[in-house]
Amino acid sequence: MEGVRETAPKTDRCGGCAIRGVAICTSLTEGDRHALRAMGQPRHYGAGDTIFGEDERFGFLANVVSGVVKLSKTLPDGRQQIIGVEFAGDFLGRIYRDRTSFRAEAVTPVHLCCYPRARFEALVAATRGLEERLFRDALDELDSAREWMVLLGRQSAREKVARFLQMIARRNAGGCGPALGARFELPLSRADMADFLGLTVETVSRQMTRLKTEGLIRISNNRIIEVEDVGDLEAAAGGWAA
Amino acid sequence: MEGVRETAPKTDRCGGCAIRGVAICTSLTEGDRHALRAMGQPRHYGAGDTIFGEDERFGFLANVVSGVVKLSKTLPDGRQQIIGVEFAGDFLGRIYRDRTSFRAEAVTPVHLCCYPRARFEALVAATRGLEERLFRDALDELDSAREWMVLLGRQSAREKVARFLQMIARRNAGGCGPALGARFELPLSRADMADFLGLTVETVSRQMTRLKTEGLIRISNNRIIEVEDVGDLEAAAGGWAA
DNA sequence: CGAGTGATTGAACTTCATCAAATAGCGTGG
DNA sequence: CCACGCTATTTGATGAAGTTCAATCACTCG
Repeated sequence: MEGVRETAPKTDRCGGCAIRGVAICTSLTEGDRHALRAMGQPRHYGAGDTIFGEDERFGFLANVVSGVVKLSKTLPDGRQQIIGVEFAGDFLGRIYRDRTSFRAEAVTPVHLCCYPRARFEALVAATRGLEERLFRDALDELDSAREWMVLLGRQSAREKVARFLQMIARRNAGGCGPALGARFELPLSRADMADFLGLTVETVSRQMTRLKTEGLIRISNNRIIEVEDVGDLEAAAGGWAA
Repeated sequence: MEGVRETAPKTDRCGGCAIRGVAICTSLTEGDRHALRAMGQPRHYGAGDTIFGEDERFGFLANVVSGVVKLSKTLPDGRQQIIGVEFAGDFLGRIYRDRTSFRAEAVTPVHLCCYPRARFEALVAATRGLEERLFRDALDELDSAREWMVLLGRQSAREKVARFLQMIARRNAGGCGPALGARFELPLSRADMADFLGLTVETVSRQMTRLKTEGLIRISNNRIIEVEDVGDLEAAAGGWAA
C-alpha cells in the first residue's frame, strides 16, 4: 500500500467534513452518527495509488471525502475495463463480503474516511436507517451500471465520448445544472477514458478532436473542457435524459 | 398487459412451490413467511409478453417461479441492449422506487409470484432478515452487471458468445457442475443473444458455427447445445472462473 | 404444400483497432 | 529562464473485426 498516510484523528473530526451533508452520515440519528464518527479513520492516497486490488481482502468500508477513485476489472491477458468512477460523497467497498472483486485506484489525490469492516457491519445491523440507505445507494449504482451496459454494447465511439463528457459535466454541476454551457476539468486521462468506454486511446482522442471541430466543445490543456450547449452534447450522446 | 392470467389463489399456495427452497421466502421466519404468503398473487405470462415496460409504474415486486425473463433497455432510435436475464428463483422489480427503468419481457412462458408493492415494502420495513436478503441479492446483481461490462467493453465476438454459452451451462447445472460435458437448451433466440452481447444476429450466428466447426459445441434444432468440455469453452471465453 | 419466422451464409462496406510517428505539455535540473 | 527528457496526446496509414445488405436455407405451423 504505497504512499498511504494515516492522518492523526482530530477531536471533532466531522465538523469541517466536506461531505457531511451528502454521505451516508446523513442517514443516521445523532447517536448513531456519533458511533460512526468514533470509528472513522482518515486515509490519504496519492494519484495513481492502489486502494485495493482485485480479489483481495480489504478490511474497510469507506466514504470518499475528496478526489476521484476509479474501479476496474482486468482480464487475464491484461485488457482492462473501468466499471465505475467515484467522487466525493460516494461509498466505497462492498458490505457483507470482505473479498474485493475489482480494483480501486486513486486517480487524483484522494481522502477517504475508513470504517473497519467488522465494526461498521455491526453498526449496520444495530441501526435502522443505515442499511436502507446503503441499499438504496447500491440500487442506484446498479441502475447506472445498467445504463453503462447500453453504452458499451450499443453505442458508437462518438456517442460514447459525448456521453462521458455529459456525465462529467452533470456530476460537476452538482444537480443544479444550468441548461446551457459548462466548464470543467476531466478527472481521467485519455487512457482511462478509453478503458471506461471500451475503446482505445487513439479512438478517444480522435473523437475528442472531432467534437472539437464540430464546435460542440473546446479543449484547453487537454483536461479543461468547455461545452457550448449541453443539449447538443446530449444529442450527440444518442439522446438520453438519464 | 396482454395475455396475463391471474390464477385463483389456492389455500396452501406455497406447499408445492418449485422455488420454495431458493427464493427470498427462505430468508424469513415462519410468521413473516406467512405474511408474505398471504400477499402472493400468482400471475402467468406467455412467451413474448411484456411484464412491464420502460419507465412506467409497476405496482408489484415478484419472484420468478418458472420460465425466463429478459430485462432490456432501448435507445431512442430503437437500438436495444439486454441488461439481464432472470430465471426461476430470481427476484424481479425494484424496491423503493415504483417507476421502472427497464423493460421486462417473458422469453418463455413465465409464472410469477407477485407481491403488491406497498404491502411488500411494509413487510420489508417490519422484518429484519428480508431487507438484508434483498440487499445481498442486489449486490450480486451489481457484481454480475459489472462482469458483463467487461464483456461488453473488452471482449471479442467469439469470446462473448463462448461466455454466454458458459453462463447458460452453469445456470443450468445449478451449481453442482460436472467439470466436463453439458447439454442444455438456449433460453434465448439468436436475436436476443445479439442484444445481450452487443452484437448483430449475423455475428452471433457466425460465431456459433465457428465454435461448432472448432469442435467446442454441437447444435441441434438451433437451440439445443452440447458442450464437449466446459473448460475449453471457458478458455474460449477469455479465461474466467467467475 | 406453402407461408412465415428464425437462422445461416455471402459480399461489400464501416468503424474501430493496430502500428508507427510526430507533437504538445510538464516538471526537472542546469 | 531555458534546455532536456519524460509522458500524454494527437495524427496518419493500414488492417481486421464486425456491421450491413441481400439471399438462401431450415423448421414450424396452418
